[in-house]
Amino acid sequence: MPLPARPRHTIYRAHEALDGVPLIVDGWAARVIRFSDGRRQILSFVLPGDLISTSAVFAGSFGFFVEAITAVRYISYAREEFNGFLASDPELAGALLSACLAEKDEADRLAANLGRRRAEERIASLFLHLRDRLQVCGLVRDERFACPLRQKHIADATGLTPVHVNRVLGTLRQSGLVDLADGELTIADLPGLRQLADMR
Amino acid sequence: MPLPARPRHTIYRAHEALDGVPLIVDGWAARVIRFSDGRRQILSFVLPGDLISTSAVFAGSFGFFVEAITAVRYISYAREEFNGFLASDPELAGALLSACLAEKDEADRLAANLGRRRAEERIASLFLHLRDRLQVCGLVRDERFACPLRQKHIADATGLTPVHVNRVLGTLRQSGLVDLADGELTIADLPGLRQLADMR
DNA sequence: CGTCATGTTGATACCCTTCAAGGTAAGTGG
DNA sequence: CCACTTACCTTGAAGGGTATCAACATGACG
Repeated sequence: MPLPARPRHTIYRAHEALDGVPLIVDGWAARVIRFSDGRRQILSFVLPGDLISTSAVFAGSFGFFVEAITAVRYISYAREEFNGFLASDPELAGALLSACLAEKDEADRLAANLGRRRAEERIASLFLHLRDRLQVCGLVRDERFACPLRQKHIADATGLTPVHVNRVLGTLRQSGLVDLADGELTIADLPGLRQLADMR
Repeated sequence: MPLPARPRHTIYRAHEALDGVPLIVDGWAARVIRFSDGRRQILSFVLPGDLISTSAVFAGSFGFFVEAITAVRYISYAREEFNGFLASDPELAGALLSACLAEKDEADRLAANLGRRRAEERIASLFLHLRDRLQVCGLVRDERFACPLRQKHIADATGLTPVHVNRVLGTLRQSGLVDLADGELTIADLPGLRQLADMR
């Protein structure tokens, strides 16, 4: 039976003891690092079906907070239970391993994005990353998908201010690349957006 | 028998097939992401005794380049050989696991640093991180240690320009916090530096 | 109906980049 | 031994990208 969380509420506080392996069943969440002065950095968005982090299988706590973006339902597998799954399903171990490697790659890509790219590129990159993840689940139709992110979330994910995100979203819209409105993101020019975002 | 690499030379190119599990025996190296237009982001510095990345044990390639900073000697364990070690030493698996978790935490911390902190804080943070790693090896005496980094390396690690790194190093020196000169880094005011760098 | 979260826009400020120039030290080949 | 190069550090001036501050509009919601 999944646990519920309200939008904008904190699901997990950094360094708290983890009772199991948490997984988001429904809704969007974010992994976020908080500074004492209020600055925040979103490390990744956690989508339905995602483990919050593979680290939970081996570690007793996380170094980041987890916050609900939308209303969220999540479950936490007791570690023994999870190990039971692992033992019974030989493919699961492999999936867990590649998920862990993917998390590392993602973190590295994020660092490069934040360190070396400008606002437009970071935002384009974020949108394409979300698109690719949601496409796998069949949630993208006609290059449109439901995106519950507020401009504040985009700001915290890209290391920008909400005000500047607002302006950049405006220029992206005017350039005919993407449009984020009413909780729906529309990619109007996928090749153009890729060219803007691609870090080869 | 270790393989040698010259300073400033590329040891590994992103997405190249990995023949084994590489480990730096001697010298400093860096994991770096390169963009097509020449921008670079250093993901981490690899010190003597470090695996370049635990991912090598399970994956066939890396998503980043590896570059020698100083002269470097490294070895690459054949994967079977490494698995032999793993089977024979029960503690090694645990060490590998916690190294992997640490790598993930580090990547997250780096992202937060790059996304949300100013130049002074990023540089202070980098220096303290290096200090803590070298301290474990007993390479720090009197808050001084050998540091072969050029200002360009610091720039690529912190997402800044070498010119700005130069200016910030100047102010840090004048504030009596740290001094980097002649390949040696001196932390003159450890508490002060921590206060500047600490991200709670 | 007030309050809150959110989006929008303008004016101003600042952190950092870019461009440019020059200086030192080490290495190399004549 | 000297000219030349290369790598690196330093400093100044100017500009740009983004932040900050402020004000206002809108819709959701209790």
